[in-house]
Amino acid sequence: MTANILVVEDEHAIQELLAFNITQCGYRAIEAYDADGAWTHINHELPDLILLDWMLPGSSGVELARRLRANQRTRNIPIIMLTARTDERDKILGLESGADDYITKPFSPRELMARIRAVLRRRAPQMSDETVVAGGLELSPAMHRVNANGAMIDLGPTEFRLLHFFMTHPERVYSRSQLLDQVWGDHVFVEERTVDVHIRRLRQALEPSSFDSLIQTVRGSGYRFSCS
Amino acid sequence: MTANILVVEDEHAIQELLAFNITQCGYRAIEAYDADGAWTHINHELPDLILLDWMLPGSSGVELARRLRANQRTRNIPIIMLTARTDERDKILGLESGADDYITKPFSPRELMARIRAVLRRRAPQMSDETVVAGGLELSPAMHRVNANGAMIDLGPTEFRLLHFFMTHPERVYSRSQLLDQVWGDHVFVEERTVDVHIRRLRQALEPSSFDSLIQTVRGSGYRFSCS
DNA sequence: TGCTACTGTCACAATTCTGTCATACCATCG
DNA sequence: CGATGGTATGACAGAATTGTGACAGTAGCA
Repeated sequence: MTANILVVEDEHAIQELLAFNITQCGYRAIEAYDADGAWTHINHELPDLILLDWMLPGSSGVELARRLRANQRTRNIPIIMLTARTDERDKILGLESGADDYITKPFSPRELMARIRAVLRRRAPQMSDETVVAGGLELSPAMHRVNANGAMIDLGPTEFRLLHFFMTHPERVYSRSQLLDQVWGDHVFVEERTVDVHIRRLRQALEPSSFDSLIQTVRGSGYRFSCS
Repeated sequence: MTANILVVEDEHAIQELLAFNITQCGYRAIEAYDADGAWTHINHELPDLILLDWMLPGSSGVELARRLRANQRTRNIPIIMLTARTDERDKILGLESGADDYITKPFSPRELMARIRAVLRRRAPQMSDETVVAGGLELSPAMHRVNANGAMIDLGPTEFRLLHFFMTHPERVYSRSQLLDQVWGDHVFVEERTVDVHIRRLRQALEPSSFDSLIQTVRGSGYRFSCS
């Protein structure tokens, strides 16, 4: 969900406006003043999206886009071009240089965010929408539902992710810390005991269908989803 | 999101390349070898977009574009011209003949998709005229009416499109952002929370017939139309 | 030109979800 | 048997998400 967005923009006011809107919407803004600054940041950490000003001093935005596309590592990072020009030829040139979309200044924050969302959504690796079957349960990410012998079980977001992880990694024991990494994300600061509580909530949801026994406690190690 | 794209292209290799990229991006590719083949397909099912080769044997692409524009039914289908020529005069001629955009060969898949998306974005989403039946409701786009067990339900345009989308895509959860793309169109910039309001208005309209429970909230994910 | 219906936003209310405790429970081992 | 360390459970406050009513701007229409 949280995406890193690299802002390559010379004009300070616009850069701040962009950064403000980006963070406002829950993304993380990385700032760069020029193309070379952008390269520094990219080499340090690959962003999920690049907002690139068309007119940069020295090396132009189009040139940076070409360099990005030429580099194997950065080839697939989506780019949104910012341009003050409005005539059609420039838009076309922007697209030809490899941008995924473009916005003409002045732009509304709303349009900016809509385009960012759209580009990120298109680029998002088609998250495993495939239905998972394990231990008599059928979990469908697309429908956000669990089918237990015909009974539909609705789970909260965290329990759903937890069960999804278990069903895709059955029979193996995972420590609380591993589960936090896999289900919560590896950057969150949460007590390990929290896992216990969510395990309980998941078991509680599965109990009416007697599927709670699928989740086993391994004393001193963690938990396991066992189909047998 | 899913759009039918008619590819009118003589060269087999290019046609396959186009079809591959199109399907890769979630669109559906309809293939035609020449202009008359294109007419056959168009008469069978109106495509959302036409990828038209400039140089076709017999009747040229430009000629087909003119015929498409002259026909009432096909007048509004966007056209992207494919051309190997690069000089400006040809581009202008292509656009004047009614093409919405053009691409010169050789083109990058990225550019192609960017242009397809851009052209599709300009087009307002339109629905088919077929009556849809789901979850006890009967929705007829042609009459702009919803029949709920004999009771006629009047909906505003947006609520109607929303319900139509849900009924044609049941059981699956759609995020607010996806619903905006599908129901409002990819080109509008409205707040995601607006979806909530229209969901409420739709539920309110369905409530007298107790059909409001068909639309379910999936906390943290979006909404779902469930017939079960 | 007015009138009506529709839209998108907002502020606030209602609801659900989360992480953390404190406490009860249980297995194991001395 | 009691001690000990680990786990289950219920409660709870705050956070996050969604529902709802109101409102102003707009488009369509007579």
